[in-house]
Amino acid sequence: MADLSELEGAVLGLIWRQGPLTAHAVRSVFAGSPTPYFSGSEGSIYAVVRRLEGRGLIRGQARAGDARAARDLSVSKPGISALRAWLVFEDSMAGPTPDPIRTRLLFADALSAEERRAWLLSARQALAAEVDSARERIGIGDDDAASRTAARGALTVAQARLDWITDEIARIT
Amino acid sequence: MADLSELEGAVLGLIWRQGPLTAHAVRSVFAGSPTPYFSGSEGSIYAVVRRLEGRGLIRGQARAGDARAARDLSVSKPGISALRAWLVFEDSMAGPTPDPIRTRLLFADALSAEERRAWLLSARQALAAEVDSARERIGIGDDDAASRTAARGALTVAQARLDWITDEIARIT
DNA sequence: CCGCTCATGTAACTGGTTACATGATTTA
DNA sequence: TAAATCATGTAACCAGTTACATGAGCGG
Repeated sequence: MADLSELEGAVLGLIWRQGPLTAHAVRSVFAGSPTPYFSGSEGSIYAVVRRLEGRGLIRGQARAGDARAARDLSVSKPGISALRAWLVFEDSMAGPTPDPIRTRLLFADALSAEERRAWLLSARQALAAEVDSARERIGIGDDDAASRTAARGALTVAQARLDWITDEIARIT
Repeated sequence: MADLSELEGAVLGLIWRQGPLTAHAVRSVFAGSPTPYFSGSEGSIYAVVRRLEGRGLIRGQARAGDARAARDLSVSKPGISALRAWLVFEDSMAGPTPDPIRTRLLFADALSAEERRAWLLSARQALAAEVDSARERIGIGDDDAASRTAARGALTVAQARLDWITDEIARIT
């Protein structure tokens, strides 16, 4: 049983948590997510749903009295096992998180001193805005403990990135 | 001129910073990187090199007196422009960073209270180890300012993730 | 001379992206 | 009734992965 990708696990988990959902609803959750490492495009979600269903991890129930071919998806018992298997902690999960700002700073010498400084100031501004919106998202956490936990994590990391950049700015002045 | 992917930008930047490098050397840098969001496999690196060369952003100089077909790659003038264009700051770079721990915690209700607690303890341990190794990497930063800046960023974020998980553990006890 | 490293490359695959197409239902 | 939304799906594509193949050069 090949294990699930991040997207597959997240889709499976979402269907599990949010009760029966249509593929369309799953898609709109991903599309509207503040954390857009997934596009939430039709191409991805419908393919994932087909894969999960093909493996028997979810099943679809046609909705009565709706000619829109809408199918409510729910997680099967094997699906719950697969979700729990995907959840199993591995050390690699603690490894460094990709960060386009950090990656680019490796090569910031290709900019002049002034350009680099301006770059850092833009980054600080954008990170400050990100901290603000992360903080807001904690409040509107669906009254859902898990969502709030995740939101707190996002905030903590955003704040750390801001602190880091602020520190680097101080370092060059 | 379609812009560069993260990997393309990083390869271009590496060749720019580290002077003439063979594709093999580029590959070994990525393969040995502590931050493994890229596999550093032949399949990726050689393809990137071919693409960059095809677009005239790098060029290869056959090494004299070496029958190994080794070619030293260096960045062309258009390559430097492309690198600088890739560097340009965009707000999306400040957006939430993907994090497999945070993603999974969204669905941690699929575990029992004890399992969840054990999961968090594992995560805390792995993150503490990550903090340690991130701290070590700052020391051995090649005496290179940019590398040390990046290493400080990785440490700050790792520490934030650890703080977050520690806090979540405290919250459930 | 054996094995490791340097060095380049290819082939098959996979997961996700963009962009499009189609039609039913709801709401303004 | 027109526009927005719900709902499903396909097609072409792309970047990156895994796994393999080949051979030169070098250190013990």
